[in-house]
Amino acid sequence: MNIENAKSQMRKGMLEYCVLLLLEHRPSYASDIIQQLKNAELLVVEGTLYPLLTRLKNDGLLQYEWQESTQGPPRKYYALSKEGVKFLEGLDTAWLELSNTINYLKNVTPKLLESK
Amino acid sequence: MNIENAKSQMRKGMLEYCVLLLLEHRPSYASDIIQQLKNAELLVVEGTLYPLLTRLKNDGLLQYEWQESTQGPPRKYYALSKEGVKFLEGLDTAWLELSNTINYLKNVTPKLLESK
DNA sequence: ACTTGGTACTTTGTTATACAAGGTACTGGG
DNA sequence: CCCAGTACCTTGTATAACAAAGTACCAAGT
Repeated sequence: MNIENAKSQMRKGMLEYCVLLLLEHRPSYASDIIQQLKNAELLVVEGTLYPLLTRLKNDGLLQYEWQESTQGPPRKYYALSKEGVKFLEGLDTAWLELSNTINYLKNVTPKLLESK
Repeated sequence: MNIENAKSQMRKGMLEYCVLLLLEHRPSYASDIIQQLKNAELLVVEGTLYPLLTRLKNDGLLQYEWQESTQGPPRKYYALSKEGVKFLEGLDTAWLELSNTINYLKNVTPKLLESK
């Protein structure tokens, strides 16, 4: 019934992909990532992102280094590791497959009837 | 680390959409839906689908009727309700938005740097 | 009748993840 | 010395996928 919940469900799993896509282009720290995702109209909150970054780091896909800030506390800049780059390629493939599947179901479903 | 897990995460939330897409074209029963999704290379198991169908029915998006089978026990044929059709339109929009976002992040990320 | 195999529906327990909400800590200005 | 702003982190809750095991119906062979 609640379309917002469905949208949120759709975002699940995509978040990881989106974050890695961002970091592929430029190392960033958490608040910066949230801002960039907001620009792309993908809503994320701190409580979601921090555990995600920690998880990806523990899996060896990300690495980080502290950097001083001109105003405020130091920032943790995350970047893709070598493994992270390879992993991202895998996600690229997964995304292609998934969007192909959806488009297949959207457009060509009648053909499935024949294969029954 | 585990790309299979990531793929599984991506499927989450999409499943609901995929099932509704299938039912839009033809009322089906659970085992049939699983077979159709398998044809579209989207792996689903019973323990995932049955609760999903029940949830969608409880939300008023699906209705079902029992139908005899020539071989085996009777089948629960699910079909979209009026509300379900409307809901599916919402998901179509959500899917478009999401895939636009991903493609944006994949291709145009450098532009985000400027908007900072 | 009884068993067996196939089909179909259901439930229970586990795990993963998003999110809300609250907490800690560093910095610079009044 | 406090306070506002920025940044990082943690805890508790809800949702959903999945594995696995269970229930029930049917038809065909014995």
